[in-house]
Amino acid sequence: MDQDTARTRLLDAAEQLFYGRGIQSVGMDDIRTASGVSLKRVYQLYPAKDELVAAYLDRRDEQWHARLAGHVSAAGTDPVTRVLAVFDWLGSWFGEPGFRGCAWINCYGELGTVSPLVARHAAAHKTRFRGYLAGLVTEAGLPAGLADQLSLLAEGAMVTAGIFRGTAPARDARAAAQALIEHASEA
Amino acid sequence: MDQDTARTRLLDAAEQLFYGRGIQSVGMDDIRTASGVSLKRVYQLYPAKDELVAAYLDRRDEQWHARLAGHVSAAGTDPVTRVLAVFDWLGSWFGEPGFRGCAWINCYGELGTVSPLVARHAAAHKTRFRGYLAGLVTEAGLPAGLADQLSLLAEGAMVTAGIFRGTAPARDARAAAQALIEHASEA
DNA sequence: GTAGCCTGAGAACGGCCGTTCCCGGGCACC
DNA sequence: GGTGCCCGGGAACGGCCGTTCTCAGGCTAC
Repeated sequence: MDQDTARTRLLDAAEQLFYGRGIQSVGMDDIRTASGVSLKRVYQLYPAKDELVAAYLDRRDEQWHARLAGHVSAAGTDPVTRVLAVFDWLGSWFGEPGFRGCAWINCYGELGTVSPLVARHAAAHKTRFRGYLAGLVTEAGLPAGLADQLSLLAEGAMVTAGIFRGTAPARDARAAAQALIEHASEA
Repeated sequence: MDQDTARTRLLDAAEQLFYGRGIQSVGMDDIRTASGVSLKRVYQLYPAKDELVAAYLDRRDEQWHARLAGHVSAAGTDPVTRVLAVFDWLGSWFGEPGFRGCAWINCYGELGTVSPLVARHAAAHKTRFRGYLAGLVTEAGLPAGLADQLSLLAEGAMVTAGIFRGTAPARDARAAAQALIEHASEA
């Protein structure tokens, strides 16, 4: 098997298992079985489980942001609509089968105190998201501080949807975001 | 040693260790050493680790809500001030030494997929918090839907403060809450 | 005083898991 | 066709952890 396809299969399996069942309850043997990549190859590519987790988070970060940005792009050019599109996308994400909350929040809860590497990746993902939001807010001519507030709404929606399942938190967050935007443009 | 003091010492140790280091990285021996309660007694009181975790979450839930309600009571009688006092309290909580995010969010991330018991307790805690918030919102004569939005802000602040440490998320959430309240009272 | 019960301390057990090692087989190259 | 190399499969290892067991010691009741 090619090195690149091995890496892809490995990360595919890791993502499905880690996201679906958590990190600690998935053994390396599970990953080996699911991916079809031999344990030896796994450890050649990632010398420790930690680093496999980090690679999984990294690749997912890339895909997650691409999907989000894609949805925002498809929403058109009106800058306020684009900001609100973030919350629309959250809603469709929450509604996907197999949704289990935010991978980074879950990972942080599980390994934040144990693996500084994972903690760093979680923080980096959240920083990146907030930065993306700040860009949209700025393009809409809204005050920069609004981005922090909107990010709290989004994070809260992710947590709530993760625990209770369902898309309602995204709708609530979207309504709140709209109100905050109106409030900010009036001032 | 008295049964009641044994239980208290046990839960004290469990809370400190579980909250500070996570559940899975704390062994029963650690708890035994920290509490001074023999392993035999531990298993008499809680036949499995799961149930000790649940008891820890339960007692913390009681104390957490009592502290929150105490702060809100001390804030006076103006109903809007009382709602905002929730976010003030979050700020002082985030600033405490040893703050490590929301115990229930962390536990859910760690054990939500593994222990239905823990998942239930996390959901119950969040439901209770939202209910408390809804009471404050109703007393202020504000629309009931606002409570859901404020709860998203609070959850988002807890997650963000947990990952990045610091009290800024509470201030941002408070400012956003104030804006949402104004928006709701204008309508 | 003695018999019996309860307790605490720690060892023991069974299982799991991350990581490494070994072996047999297939492929490339001479 | 042979030889050596690399790879996959899976066993092995070391350590940890939840849970149970053993045993010695002290308290209680007569």
